[in-house]
Amino acid sequence: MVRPSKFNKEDAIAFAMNEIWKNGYEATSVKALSEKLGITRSSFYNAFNSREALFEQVLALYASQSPDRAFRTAAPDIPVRTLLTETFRTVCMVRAADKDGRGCLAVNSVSELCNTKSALGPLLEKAMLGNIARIEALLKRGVANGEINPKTDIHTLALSVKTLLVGLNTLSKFVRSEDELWRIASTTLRGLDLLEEGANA
Amino acid sequence: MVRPSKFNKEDAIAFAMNEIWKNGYEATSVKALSEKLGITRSSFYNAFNSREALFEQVLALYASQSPDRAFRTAAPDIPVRTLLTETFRTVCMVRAADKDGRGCLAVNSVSELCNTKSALGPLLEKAMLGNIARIEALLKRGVANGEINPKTDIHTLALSVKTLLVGLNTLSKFVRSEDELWRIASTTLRGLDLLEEGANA
DNA sequence: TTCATATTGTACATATATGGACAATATGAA
DNA sequence: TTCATATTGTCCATATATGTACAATATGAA
Repeated sequence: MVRPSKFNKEDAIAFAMNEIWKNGYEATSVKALSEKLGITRSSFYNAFNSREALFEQVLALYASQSPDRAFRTAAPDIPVRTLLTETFRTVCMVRAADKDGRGCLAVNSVSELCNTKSALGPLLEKAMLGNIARIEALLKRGVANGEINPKTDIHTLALSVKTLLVGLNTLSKFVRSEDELWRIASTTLRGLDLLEEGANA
Repeated sequence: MVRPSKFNKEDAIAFAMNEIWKNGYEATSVKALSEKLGITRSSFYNAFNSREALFEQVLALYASQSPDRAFRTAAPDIPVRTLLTETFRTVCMVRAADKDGRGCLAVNSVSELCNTKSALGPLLEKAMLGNIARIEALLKRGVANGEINPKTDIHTLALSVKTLLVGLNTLSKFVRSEDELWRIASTTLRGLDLLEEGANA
């Protein structure tokens, strides 16, 4: 009925995600992206409208597969300290295993684009505030469960956890040892009384 | 004896610092910079050789005036917890006071450029590792002074402090309240047993 | 007043940037 | 076989990118 597309849109988004992840948003041009995808810029614009609109889809894909996605998707019966500890463990593992040392696409993009001229700033800010809200909801569940002292300032604690996560992702660009990353994470989590002490600690 | 320069090089570096700080390295072109400085690109290249070479000077200037410079410059007789607490207090104040919410130029640049094609990656990595080494030296002084438990894993603690600093700088791009930033910093520092409890806590 | 010299202005070279316009094309359904 | 239609290919438009080449210029010292 219509002329078929020469490329797969989802694959292209995944490819673009890896390009932006590796080299940053500003360094990833539509021209270079189109050439690497083997399509014309014409097809690119037809499919994605603009580089910014593509980024929105890239960010959504990234969020769905980032190592801290468990904060959103974990079953509500898993103990809070277990979830936090395992998630940070996974983050350390994944970041150290990335041979390119790209860190976190979202964090990199926040640093590059938030509060600049870019129209993507608000999108990224919203994503970050959403992450914090999810961590906060998780900690509130911990209070409701009796896992966490009800006197705790949960908002501040959630911000502190997010700060650790963001800092850890950034450090993973130049601290390449999983062991060192995990020592940072476990030390800080323990200080926040959020570490599940056990085989991992 | 020679034709005088139309512009002041130090002022130009300071101006470039603020442009890169606000919009990022890749988004700051030689053309735009030269036009804003009221000079030709010819003069720019004559004075700075390349955009990358300019960035090196920008980073040095930034380091000399960043709110955590005290880790390098503080007198050796100031107690370690006092220095850490006051420095983080200053960081929170300075970041919240920045109406543009630019965060930290060095952290932003690390996120944007480390492990990309950019030749500036190694320079930034070196700067970060230098910062960590200075924090580690500070903590070792604390051990030598008897301020810090000698059983402490000082390397990990230094990495944790740096992680907090980097995370805090990044969060300051979208958490704009000094009070919230300080709650993050003080909570995490206290967890690391590095907070000087007092009027500020 | 000449001179040495760094800075400046202008042109060159080449490449890339985003996006729009629009005709040619490939497909399956009618 | 015709037809509707989204995709594609090509051209257009305009702007910007980094850097180089080299002659013109402005200055103070000799």
